[in-house]
Amino acid sequence: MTEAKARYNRQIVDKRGAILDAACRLFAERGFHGTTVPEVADRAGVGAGTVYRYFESKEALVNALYQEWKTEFGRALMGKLDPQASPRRQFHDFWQHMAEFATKHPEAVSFLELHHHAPYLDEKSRECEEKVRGPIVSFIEDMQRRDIIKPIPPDMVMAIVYGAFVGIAKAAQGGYLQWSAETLETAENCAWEAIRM
Amino acid sequence: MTEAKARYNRQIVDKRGAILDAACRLFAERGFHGTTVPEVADRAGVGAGTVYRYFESKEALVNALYQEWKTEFGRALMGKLDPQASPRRQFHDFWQHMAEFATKHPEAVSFLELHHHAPYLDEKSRECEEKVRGPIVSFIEDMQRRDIIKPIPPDMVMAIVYGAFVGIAKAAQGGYLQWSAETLETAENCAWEAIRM
Amino acid sequence: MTEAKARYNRQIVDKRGAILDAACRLFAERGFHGTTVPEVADRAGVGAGTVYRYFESKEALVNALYQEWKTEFGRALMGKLDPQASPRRQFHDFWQHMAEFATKHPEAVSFLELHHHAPYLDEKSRECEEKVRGPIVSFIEDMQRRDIIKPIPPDMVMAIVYGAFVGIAKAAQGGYLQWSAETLETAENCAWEAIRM
Amino acid sequence: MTEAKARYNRQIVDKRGAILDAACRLFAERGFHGTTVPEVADRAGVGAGTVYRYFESKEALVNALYQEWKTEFGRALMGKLDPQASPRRQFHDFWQHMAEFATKHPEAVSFLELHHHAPYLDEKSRECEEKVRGPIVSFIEDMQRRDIIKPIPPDMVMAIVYGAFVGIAKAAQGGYLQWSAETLETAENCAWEAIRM
DNA sequence: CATGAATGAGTTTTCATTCAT
DNA sequence: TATGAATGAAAACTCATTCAT
Repeated sequence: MTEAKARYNRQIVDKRGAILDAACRLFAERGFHGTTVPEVADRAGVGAGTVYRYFESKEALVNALYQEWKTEFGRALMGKLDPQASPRRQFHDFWQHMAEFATKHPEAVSFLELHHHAPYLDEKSRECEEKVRGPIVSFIEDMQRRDIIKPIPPDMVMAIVYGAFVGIAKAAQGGYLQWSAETLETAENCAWEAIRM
Repeated sequence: MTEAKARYNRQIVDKRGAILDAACRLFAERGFHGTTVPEVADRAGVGAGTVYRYFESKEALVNALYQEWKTEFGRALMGKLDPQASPRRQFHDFWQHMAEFATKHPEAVSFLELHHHAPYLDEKSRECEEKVRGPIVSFIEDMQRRDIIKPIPPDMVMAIVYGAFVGIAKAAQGGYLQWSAETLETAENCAWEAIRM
Repeated sequence: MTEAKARYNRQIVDKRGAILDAACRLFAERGFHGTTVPEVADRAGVGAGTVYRYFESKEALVNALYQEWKTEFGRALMGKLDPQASPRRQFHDFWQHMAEFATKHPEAVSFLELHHHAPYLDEKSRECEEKVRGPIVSFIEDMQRRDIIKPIPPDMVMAIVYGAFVGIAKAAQGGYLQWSAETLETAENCAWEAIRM
Repeated sequence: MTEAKARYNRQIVDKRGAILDAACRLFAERGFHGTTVPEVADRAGVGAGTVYRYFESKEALVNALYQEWKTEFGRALMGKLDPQASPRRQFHDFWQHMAEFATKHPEAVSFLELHHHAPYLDEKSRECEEKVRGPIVSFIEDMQRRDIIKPIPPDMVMAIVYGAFVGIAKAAQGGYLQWSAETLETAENCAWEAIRM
């Protein structure tokens, strides 16, 4: 019975997850409006109606997805930086975290990039955005105070580093570059030289 | 008759142009599937049926739009580089060209970025992509032969420089950065340091 | 065991009753098609599946409800008339019974009125209708034989008296009239004058 | 060309009318929630999408329908009363107007009756209701001032007379009574006796 | 050529009903 | 027996496309 209940619960738990997973992949591939709810349900292996037991609407679904992945991404980036390490090492770790995240969840990176500032994102999603941006800006400002990073607007640092990273990811996805440790290391050096003093 | 035909053609050109213009703005704002043909027609100031006189279908419209702007963008970037100028100067001009293009046609940049590799783009659009990429790659390779740019895959150079540029553009659009000559110059320096030897 | 069965039955009865109660209110408020089975279950305080233990389908539920209330209504009207009383007194009692019933079960009156001759009512519901109508027609015919009520089709007498009554009930529900003993007495007089010789 | 344009326009005009007509019949038969938009479109002889060119939503459709018929009904009742005629004659005319209206538009009467105070009716529909009620109340009050009608709340007079009328109409629809001039005259007399001094 | 009303295929969403627990 | 999560058929509504004018 315990086993049976466990299976039951696992099923329950999995359903929401399966829907989010399927939605992430499809939204990343075809965009929000280019994806139908039955397609999401199909790929998640559930009935179309089931999607609506877990999410009020298709919009609620993208928003939940956006918030979950944005938060996860933020955690992945800043959660494990060693404040004792050298600045260059910290930057390396930061870049490494992005790389690991993108390797593990390539659809999530595509999804987040494609839905950045989309008009159907709600207040909560935008707040979530801010919550991720905040610590990164602080981190940059700290490095700037220590004359390690160029004295330019922190948002420009972010735009350049993350922009370059996304550029690499897209080129790899398009087959123009290999998505390999070597590629990422080379790109990391370029990014570092872009912003360091 | 010549005069009449000229007037006639001008009208034709204007309508087609108005439709492309409206479509660019709307596709950039809401995406391909999020935009309706009547909306495009409305904003272009023509009847919905008229769109179909100039473009076979909504897909044909995005593709025409993509090809026109991609070509235009390629022309803007590479068309006016002075081979006699210093490498740094050439990079400056290149960046300047991107900046001018983005200042003049911000919706076009958003549109191209959002529809990059979209599944509804046809063969011709992809070819167009290649045709723009080719000269840039050659330009980079030339610079690398002369030990001016780091010896890394040319596509990585492109990914980093264009990625950084798009990052700046998006940050400006989101209100995080000013879209000003100063911002662009600062960013240009960073981009240059990222790739220079 | 008898005790256990009694408790068991009481539970059964209560649940069935709770469902009928909830359904009556909701069907009266929003109509048959405007009411969902889960809503009924919710208001009855049972699970949605439970409704289907007691009623084969939503249609079976309305029909059971219609039959129960129609029968109840018929019983209330004719069950307690004193054949010895004066005709006027009998009419008074009849009207009084309607009034008492409507006071005690306003939703039932609304429900019956709204679902009168609805296409989803089955044979049995229609028979039930007849069974209620029969004694009233006889009662009217008897009064007509005694030259107390106008010699018009008994169904017209019913239509006028019950129509007027329902009119009053609706006006009261809409806030145009007070639902009070005085109102009902005044209306009774009017109704009587409408049909008396 | 004039003829052609006229045909074109007639078609246009008819389409809205055909939809309202079909909707009236179906809403009266099966209720608002029991009727589907494609059914309405089908019976109106237009495509399902066309309904939405003329009415924003199904709710907007019922409301438009309600307002049109309520207004029409009000006009039919009060529009042609001769103030010079005797009170009894005026009542006769009033009743006659109801009868004529119900004969000409039986579905409209059923529709109005069934949707009276429905929760999906909007503010404007309720105002419309009031606008029809007002003149009738005044008319009754005037008769009461002249001691022709019983000194009871005007809304009670309305409830009784209209209630009786609706009762007759329903009985006729159910096959219990003939819908004939004779039936209506008999009922008129009853209604008059119900309210006259 | 230009139009925009009309359409039906395709979306999003709801809900009666079932069934594993 | 009671439950409520799951479902898919069906409803409301949208929109790319056509075609009569």
